[in-house]
Amino acid sequence: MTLAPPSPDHRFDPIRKVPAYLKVRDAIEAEILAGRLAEGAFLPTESDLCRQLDVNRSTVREGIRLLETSGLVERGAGKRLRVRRPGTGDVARSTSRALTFSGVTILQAWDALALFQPQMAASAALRFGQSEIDALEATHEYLIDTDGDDFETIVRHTDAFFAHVAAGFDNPITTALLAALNRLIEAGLRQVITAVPDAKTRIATAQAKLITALKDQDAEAARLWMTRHIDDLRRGFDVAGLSMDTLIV
Amino acid sequence: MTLAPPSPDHRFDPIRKVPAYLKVRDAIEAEILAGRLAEGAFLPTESDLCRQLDVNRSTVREGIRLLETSGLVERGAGKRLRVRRPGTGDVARSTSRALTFSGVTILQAWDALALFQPQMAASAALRFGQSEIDALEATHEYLIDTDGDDFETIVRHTDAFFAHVAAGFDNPITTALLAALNRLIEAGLRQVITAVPDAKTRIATAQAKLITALKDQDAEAARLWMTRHIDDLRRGFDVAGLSMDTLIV
DNA sequence: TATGTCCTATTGTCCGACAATCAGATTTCT
DNA sequence: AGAAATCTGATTGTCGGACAATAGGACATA
Repeated sequence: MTLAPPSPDHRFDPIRKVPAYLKVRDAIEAEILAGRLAEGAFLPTESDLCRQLDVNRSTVREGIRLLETSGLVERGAGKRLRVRRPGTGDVARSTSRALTFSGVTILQAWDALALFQPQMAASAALRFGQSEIDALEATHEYLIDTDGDDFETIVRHTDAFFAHVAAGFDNPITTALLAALNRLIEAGLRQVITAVPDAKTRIATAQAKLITALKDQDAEAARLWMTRHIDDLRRGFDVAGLSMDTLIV
Repeated sequence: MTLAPPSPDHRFDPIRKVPAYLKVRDAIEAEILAGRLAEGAFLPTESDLCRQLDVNRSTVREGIRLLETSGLVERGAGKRLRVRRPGTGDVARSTSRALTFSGVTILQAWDALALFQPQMAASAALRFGQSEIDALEATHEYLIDTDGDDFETIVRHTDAFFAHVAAGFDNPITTALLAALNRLIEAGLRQVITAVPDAKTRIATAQAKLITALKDQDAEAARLWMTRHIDDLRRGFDVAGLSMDTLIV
């Protein structure tokens, strides 16, 4: 029996010790994703989980906390844990949160919007149905009826309008991602609306043109007007004296 | 002293009891985002945090767990907590994770890619610099040199190619979001590459056309070839017998 | 310089405890 | 009987204390 020569090139994979609380999370997560814990079902109590997983309650709790942020689980009636499927809002929230933490500027957020929104509007134009048109027009009417000084309501309706355009494309992924971008830009939009006197009018005009294009299923018109809308937002930032290099908080 | 008449219209705001572990998270998070805890700085030890925040260590730990998932904090040397700024990879990871949990199908992921990637390629063409071109060509060369049966490497290089195209647009937000989409589609892509014999060749051809377009800063050519590339992926799914309605795991 | 040994600090995990609160059952009142 | 008040048990949020494992530093040794 001979010894193999030493091979200095050999590399060991680092051994990873997974802490128990992560295993707890993974175990519960796996049960949910595999469908063995159906949506709306109650999880075992913390004490039961202790017994089943054979770890201490403190450890179980640390694992559960992680699940709560991912939205896979919620504290329902009686504070019992209930299985839940996160929706568009959850995805948008966590994505915009992650982007914020990574440190992005208004310019970057606007740039991303300018890239995606016109394409979204153009493609959505080909998929729009009557109910989405109705929703858009209703939002638009609300905006027009809103007092020009009621900045908060104007912001809400502007957001809603974008959300409805995205909804017209009928894809939860793009809806969620664009909602995330809208969340990023929202604070800036609020400042623009507050600082620029004719902001409401300009927004309403762009929306009207967009609605017409979407109703006509005219993709290129939708793209054009969305582009102008976004460009106008950019001008609004300048007028409001908002530096594009400001980090989004 | 007279009693005020009852006002049945009065509405109380719901009082929200924020659990202590959430306050712990928010407190630390606020310190980091405000810059009072600089990147790379060590946080106090858990015991210190107990004293400073005046809560039990178990409570501190539950709060810290939440920060760890958001990537704002990591366990560094000596297991001490260190402040960290999450990067593109973290955003992509958490976003694709959130989307997966929300239950999206291959069709939806492909649809989102088909919407965003061509526009991204077109816009990126106008911003490409020499270093990005070099990175693209290097990745392309690697792919060509890869053994056609080495599926895993092909997948990796295909992903890398998309990542480099996105990097050319030079916006961390779009880079992160498209990376998230690529993560969603990756498992499907792997199956396609495994099942379709000439997958590597077709991918390489499309990449070559794309590189030419990007070098020429020809936005429309880039859009066209990216569209064809994505459409080809779709055909690959069909050939591989992969149902587009499959939930992404 | 590299290796082995001790010491301390810190984390990961455990145990046991208690107040607050919620769901459901039971009783009381009308 | 039906509604309101009350009791009861279960469950969570928080606490205090404990201990083994280990990382890092200091020190000694070859």
